[in-house]
Order: sequence, then structure tokens, then C-alpha cells
Amino acid sequence: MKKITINDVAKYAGVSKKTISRVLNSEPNVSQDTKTKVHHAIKVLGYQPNPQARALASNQSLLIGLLYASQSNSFVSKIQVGALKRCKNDGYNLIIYPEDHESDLLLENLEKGLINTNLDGLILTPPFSDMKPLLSFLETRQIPFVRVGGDQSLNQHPSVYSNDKEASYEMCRYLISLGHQRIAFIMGHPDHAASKQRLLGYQQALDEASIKPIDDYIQQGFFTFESGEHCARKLLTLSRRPTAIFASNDYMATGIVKVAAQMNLFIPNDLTVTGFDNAPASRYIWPSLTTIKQPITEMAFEAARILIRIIRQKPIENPNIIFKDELIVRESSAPAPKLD
Amino acid sequence: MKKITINDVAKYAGVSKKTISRVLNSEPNVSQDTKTKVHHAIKVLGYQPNPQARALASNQSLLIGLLYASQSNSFVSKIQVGALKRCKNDGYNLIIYPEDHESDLLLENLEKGLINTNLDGLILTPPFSDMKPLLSFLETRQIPFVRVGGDQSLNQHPSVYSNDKEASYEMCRYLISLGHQRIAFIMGHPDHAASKQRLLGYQQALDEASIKPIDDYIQQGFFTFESGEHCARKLLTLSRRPTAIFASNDYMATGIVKVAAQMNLFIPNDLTVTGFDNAPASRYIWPSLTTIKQPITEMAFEAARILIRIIRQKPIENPNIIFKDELIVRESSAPAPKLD
DNA sequence: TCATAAAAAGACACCGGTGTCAATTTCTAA
DNA sequence: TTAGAAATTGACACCGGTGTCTTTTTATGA
Repeated sequence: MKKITINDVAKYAGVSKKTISRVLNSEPNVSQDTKTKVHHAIKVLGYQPNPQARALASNQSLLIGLLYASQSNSFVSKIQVGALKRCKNDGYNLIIYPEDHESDLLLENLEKGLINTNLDGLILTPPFSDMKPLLSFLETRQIPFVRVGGDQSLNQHPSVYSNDKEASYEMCRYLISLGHQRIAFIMGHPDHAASKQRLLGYQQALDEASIKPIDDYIQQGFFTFESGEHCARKLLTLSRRPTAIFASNDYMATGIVKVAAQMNLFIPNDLTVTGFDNAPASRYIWPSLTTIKQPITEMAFEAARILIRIIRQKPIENPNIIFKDELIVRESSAPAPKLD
Repeated sequence: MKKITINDVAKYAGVSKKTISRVLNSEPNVSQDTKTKVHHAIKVLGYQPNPQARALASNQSLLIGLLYASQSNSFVSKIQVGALKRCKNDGYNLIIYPEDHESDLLLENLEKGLINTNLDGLILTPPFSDMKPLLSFLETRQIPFVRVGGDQSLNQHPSVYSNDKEASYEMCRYLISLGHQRIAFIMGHPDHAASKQRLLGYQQALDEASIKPIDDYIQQGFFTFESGEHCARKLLTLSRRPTAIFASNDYMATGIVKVAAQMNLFIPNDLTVTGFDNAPASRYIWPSLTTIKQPITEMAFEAARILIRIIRQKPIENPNIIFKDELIVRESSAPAPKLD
């Protein structure tokens, strides 16, 4: 299965390669007749011009740089900094593909983008890390890739994880150690594999502490602020109100904080609220959130390292690396209030 | 001033180009003697291998893709989505350069990165948009670039702005319309040109409303949460306490919200707080922040459009486009309380 | 109908490196 | 001293396109 080149197209269409080039670049002086022939040949053979050859011949890279301050602390920025640090070291550059993960055209877009860039490899972040159709697409295309985060059961592919379940477990242990018994949990978006892991950690901790699970204490959220608000309203109007709510991410936790304030519940004295992810907002809101910090930059760095080894066909010692999350205690958690 | 190629180096060193290639890729079977000669020649001539030629010959792009969910609403993500939307359309790809803007090695890093990528152009975001040494570096290197945001007095270079001064002015008009007379202002980081513009808008609005400026009401912040806290403490302990505080960005505004809560001041009834930037946190905190939204994605899109025209040497109609910011009123602002 | 111009298509070198294989030089051992 | 092996170096094709110039075909007008 060799790559189709301009020569193949020329041969198929029965014209010179320069004519193909003319059609490709919509230069003048090509008859409608030949244009049609060429387009047909391109379609039949599935020809995609090689961007590197083009760059060399035309003295244009077709690359535009985007310079921005690395100090930003958003997820996107962190993962880029980490991955790039390693790539630079090995002479690689990072091309970005922000894509709508809910779009039906995803695979199609990607196909266009990846192929006409001649990528050496790809780093996947959630929720792309868990999209099986995408993974098999990359496999058949033989594009090397590494997953960051996501579903650990997909570990037949090289992946870098942080241990969501364990971190969630630890958070709950911490809450229990503060004396909480009525601990509610807000689940994350079902598309993200992490959601399930975080739930499992919660359940295990409660189970080990012999706290009977209560169905009403587990609510389905979607990682958004609004879903956090919604679940919080449900939880805080229960007759047997929880004394602590652990949300699967910080955005939802901030939603709880808002609802609590509206209900005149004082955090952390009346209610403990904790989140996950150490989002920027978790530091900025008041009270600041107790949360879990994932080593995002480090994970991306490691992912890039593995990917480069795969590209170079060097052996990789351990294709599934698990990083440890960290519990960050801030103002939103306190010992459980005495219940009547 | 032609580009130095491998042939030049070969000629200078008096060996074949294949030998240069051997040294470059540290292949075996090169005598120490020739190695030295070649390294010397490379140094003298300032030779940098052409990545596109290399890619074509070795069938490797040296490019790694990073796939991530475009839904993220951080600044970094927004600007990337906007720029890329345009670039894709014209067959360009986006390579990212997250750099530490406070590093002394910035220019050096950039030189390495940009040259060995053969970039066609560069998009600058704040605070890089305002770094004169960087701008002149790019000019002498003849790398086309477009500035996004930043100092409008640097408009001899193609730039895309949003009107910080006007937006700031509008925010203050809004506060005045709510009956506020004691309006304090927290300045942004002095490295960012926007900081000055935002201050000017504040001053103009107060001036037009014949509100006497008070020195103590203007504090120097640094765009960080902590600096917001610090300034808020100063402002809220003044004997003649302001009834509204306008912070130059949302992070500082969230700092104010925290301090206010600690001082048992109820927002917005006792104190109006407003920010700037429409950062994610501005929606998530309680009360949510009245702020200014900049059309970041649109600006980046336009910047890419201009850049591509420059690269293609097409005329650009207007090399300095100004976008309009938008006032977003949320929960943190209310009519001024009656003063005794 | 034919000279001439305009349009269309092709030939071929070239972009700047790498891969293959042959040629040359150096080293080793008889 | 010299054959033979090993190390070093070079010649040249090639990667897959584009640019320049030439040739061929088609259209135009006298």
C-alpha cells in the first residue's frame, strides 16, 4: 500500500505531472476537458499532495506560528506546554487540532487534516482518548498515537493516566476522617471515562468505612457549572441533607457553592464541598475549593516521550504509565457539623 | 542574502554534501578530523538544515499533532480555535509556541524554534504583541506577523485590537448610571498595554461625569488573584470606602469578592464589583461577575486572515482593525447604596 | 487557406536534503 | 611489502512537488 504521488495521477490521467500541478493550484490555461480528467483521476486514486514536497518546491512551509504566554494555567495550555517541552527536545514541533468532539464530522475533518499534514504522530486528550472509532481509525491509518488520561481498560494502546479512582478514594477518606458520614457525590459526564473511575473510588471508600450507600446521594452531572447547580439543589433539599458533597470536577463544585450561598448555608461550617481537577476557578472562588490536582503537564511530557519512541521504533519500557494525583486542601472543607 | 544550504557547507568544508548529512545526523564512520571541519563550517556559515527538505527526503514530517476538545473556554483555547479556523481554510497549519514572556532567553529560544521550522508567519498575543525587541527581531528576519491586542500606538505593524479604553469607559458609565460616585479602580500588569487603556477609560468617564478623581481609589494590581485581594483590602479599609470597585481583569475581581466576603460585605448590595475579560471564573463564582467580553476568537480569526494576505503579498485593506467589546451585566453590580 | 497569435500541455531542471552503492583510503596481518 | 578487510568518503539517484521555457494544439483574421 504505497502512497499515491503526483506521478501516479499523471500516469492515470494520461497527462504530465505539471498539468496535475496546474489543476491543483488552479493555475490558468488548462482546458475544461483536462481539468475534468485530472479531477477524476485524483478522486479515483484518492490522491493527497505531499505537503513537505510542496513546501520544498515552492519555498513555503504552510505553517503559521502562534506565540502565547505559557504562564496560562488552563488545561489546554498546560498540556501543550508539557508536550511541547519534550517535542522540542527531539526536534519535533507541535501542530494543534482543536476539534469538536461531539461533531459527526470529526473523523472526516481529522482525515483531511492529518493526511494533508503528514503527521508523524498524535497525542490524544480526553475525551478523544476514549473514542474507539477514532482509535481504530488511527490504527488502520498507521498513525502512531499516545492517549493521555481516559479509560484504563483501553490500555492495549500506549497511554498515560492519572489514577482517578485512587484520588477519588483518597478524597473520600479525607472527608470521612473529618467525621462526615453523609457524603454525596456528583458524577461527571458519561462520555468521559474518568467519571466512572471517580465514582468507583467514592463507592469503595464508603464501603470500606461501612457507610451505607444512599441512592439519592449520587447524582448525575455533566461536568458543567449548571449541572452542578442543578444537582446541588436536589441534594440540599433532601430531608436527610448531606454534610459533604464531592463533585467530580471543580466547575460542578462551584455550582454547589453558588446554590449553598443562595440557601444561606455557610461553607465549610454547614456544608463541605470538594471538587476535582484543580481548575483555576477553584483557587479564585470564595471559599477556595478543596480539590484534586492532576499532574497534567508531566503527563503530557511523558506522553510525548513515549510517542517519539514509538515513532522512532524504539522499544518502550512501559506503555501504560500511571501518575499520582494530589489532594489539595483549601477552605471549602471542615469537620462535619454535629447533627441532631 | 541567500539561505545557506547543505551545498554551501559542503563547498566550504571541502567535502561532499553526504558527509555533511552524516555529521548532522551523527551517523557512524566519519573521522574526527572531518567532523571538526564540518562543525566549523556549519558554525562559520550559520547553517540551519531545511526541515522541509529533510522531511521530504527522509519521509518524516517532524510534526506531532495534539488533539483536544475545542469546547474549552480558556483564552488559549479561544485564540487557537479562531486562528486555526482561518488557517485551515487556506491550507495552513498552526504550530504553537508557548513561551515564558519573562525569560531572558526568549529571543534566543524563538530564533532556534522559528528558524528551524521555516515558519511562513506568526501571530502574536499579549504580552508579546507589545515587546518591541521581538517586533524588530521579526522584522529583520523578515518573518511576517500580526499582533493581536496590545498597545495601539504600535500600529505601524499590522494589528487587531479590541477597544479596551472604550470598553472601560462604558463600564464606568454603567456604574455611574447606577448612581455610584465612589468608584475605585484596580490597574492591571504594567507590562500589558491594555492596562493603561483601561485606566484611561476609567479616568475619562469619571472626568466627564465631573467626579473628582481620588488617588487612593486607584490601586496598582498585576492581573493576579492575589494582587486583587491585596488591593481590595486597601480599598475596603479606606475611611471613605468606595461603593464600587472596577478591576482591570476578572482574576483580580474575584480577589475582591473573596475579601468582601471575609469582611461581611454583601455583594452587590453593599459593594459593586466588576471585572474585565469574561474569564470562565467570572461565570462560576457567586455572585457572578459583571464584566467585559472581548471577541477573542473573532480577533484571532481576523489576525490569521490578515497574516495570510501578507504572506501571499496581497494588499490588506485595513492593517489596524478594532473590534468592539461587550458589557456583560451579571449579579455583582447593583445601584449604589445610600450613604450617610 | 494559411500565417500568426493565443492557449494548452509537456520537458526538464530544481528545491535541499537522504539512501544506496561504489570508490578510495587506511589499517591489519601474513 | 603487500593482499585483503575495514573504515571513510563520494557520486548520484531520489523524495514529490513547482518554475521556466519549449513545443504542440487550437483559435483568429486576412
